[in-house]
Amino acid sequence: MKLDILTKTENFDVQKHIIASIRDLINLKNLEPGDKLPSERMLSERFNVSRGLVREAIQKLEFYGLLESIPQSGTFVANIGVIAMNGMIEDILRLEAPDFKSLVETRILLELKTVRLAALRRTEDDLVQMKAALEAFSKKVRNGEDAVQEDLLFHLAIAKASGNSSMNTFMLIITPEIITNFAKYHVCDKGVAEIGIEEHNAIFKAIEDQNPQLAKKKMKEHFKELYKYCYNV
Amino acid sequence: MKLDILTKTENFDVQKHIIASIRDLINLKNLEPGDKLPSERMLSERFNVSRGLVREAIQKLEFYGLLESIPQSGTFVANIGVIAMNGMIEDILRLEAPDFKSLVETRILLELKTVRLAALRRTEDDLVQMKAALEAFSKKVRNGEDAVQEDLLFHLAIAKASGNSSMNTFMLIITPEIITNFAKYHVCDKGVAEIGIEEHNAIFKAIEDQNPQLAKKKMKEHFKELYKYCYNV
DNA sequence: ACTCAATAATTGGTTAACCAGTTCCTAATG
DNA sequence: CATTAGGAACTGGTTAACCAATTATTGAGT
Repeated sequence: MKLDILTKTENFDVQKHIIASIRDLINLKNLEPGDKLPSERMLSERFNVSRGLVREAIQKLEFYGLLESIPQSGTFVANIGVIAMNGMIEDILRLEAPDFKSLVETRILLELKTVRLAALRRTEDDLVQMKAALEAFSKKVRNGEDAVQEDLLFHLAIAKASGNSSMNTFMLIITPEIITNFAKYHVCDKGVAEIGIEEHNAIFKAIEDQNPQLAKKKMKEHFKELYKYCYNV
Repeated sequence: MKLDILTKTENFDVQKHIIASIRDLINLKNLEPGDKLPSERMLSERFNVSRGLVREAIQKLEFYGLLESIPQSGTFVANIGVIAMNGMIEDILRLEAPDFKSLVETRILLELKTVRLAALRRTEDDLVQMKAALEAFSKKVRNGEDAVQEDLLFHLAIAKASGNSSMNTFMLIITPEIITNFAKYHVCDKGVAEIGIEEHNAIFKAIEDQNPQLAKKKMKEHFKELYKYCYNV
């Protein structure tokens, strides 16, 4: 049936098409929460695509909580009504890869919160890990080496200490992409790093002292320095 | 090789184990950014698991930006150094399903930002969609029907109008889970909804008037009402 | 010895056959 | 007629064989 290997974007478009088809089918058959979807085999035949692609599309909708597959039984519409289902699928289909500005904006939002929560909730173990990341960062910078990774790990340690696993996850999702972009646009090269040491230390101390206001303030200053180098990309 | 069907949690544990094995292998062989991982077949043989499971683990690491698979060529270590790689994988392995409190906390954080951004950036088309969601909500509430879905769609419309695709994505991720929990704990039943209409209208008007401060304030009030019913879960 | 085309081996991606539960229908029994 | 074993058909999950593109190897020609 399939003749050639698809590129990733082609594959992505096909998946979108399948998702839209599933939505149409749900509407056509007036499927409600708990109702069973046609089997993967029937869907693949109906949409003229391989069963594997149908599976991937279903798994994506499962990721967003719209479907649920039960082994040896079937795939079921989640406990979300028709209206929400349509609205969410429309949004999912329209989603595009985030631009750099969105990423930075989101990172700042998340970190100004995680740093406050970390100041409130950090455990002794959190402090140990943050301290380790911080010293690894300082050491590399003083040696004149690139320390983007260590920088990142310090920020991730804060996210972990926030005790909010949602925000922690989201930080993990956006961080690699931010690093890649930083490297691509050659921001955060030498010079910025030395200042970064002091700023990191200040943030750490505020968290250690359980002073959320100060922690947030120091993080803001830290980002202000980044802004100057990064924002007009 | 495999004898029985795994439950989802078992499968999840196996995947974690594979990811840890891949990390160990990267450390053992001192693989650096751009280096090639052993082939999927070799990994599956080495770890004594099926190739499909190896594939899923690789795809997960690809999702987090740590690996990159190139067809007919190989799987490569992303442009992230050894230190960051280890730190991130450790975090990924420790990640657990977010508790309800984390979800609510994150939702509030995101929405207090998206509502401000929406007030600044909303287009005419955004207004039309928000208005539609708002009226669908009002109509259902006045009929005494459950309107959780319409409520949600209004908030998602705001996220879309924020023009930040990262935050939009994150809202889409956490929203279904929040709805499920709301339904489970029977929060936001009758009574709250009527108040919700006015609050939604106020938020919409602030966005329409491009008044970010007011929009945020109204959203805060909206959540305050939710707090009373939801926070002690 | 060196170059480079031909070929064999290897790669991630894809597909079809298979597996073990589940579901639904049937027919035998009370 | 109602009930319930029994089995056939169907389900999502899994596996092994297959595909085309890439990469490594080889060997003939200069």
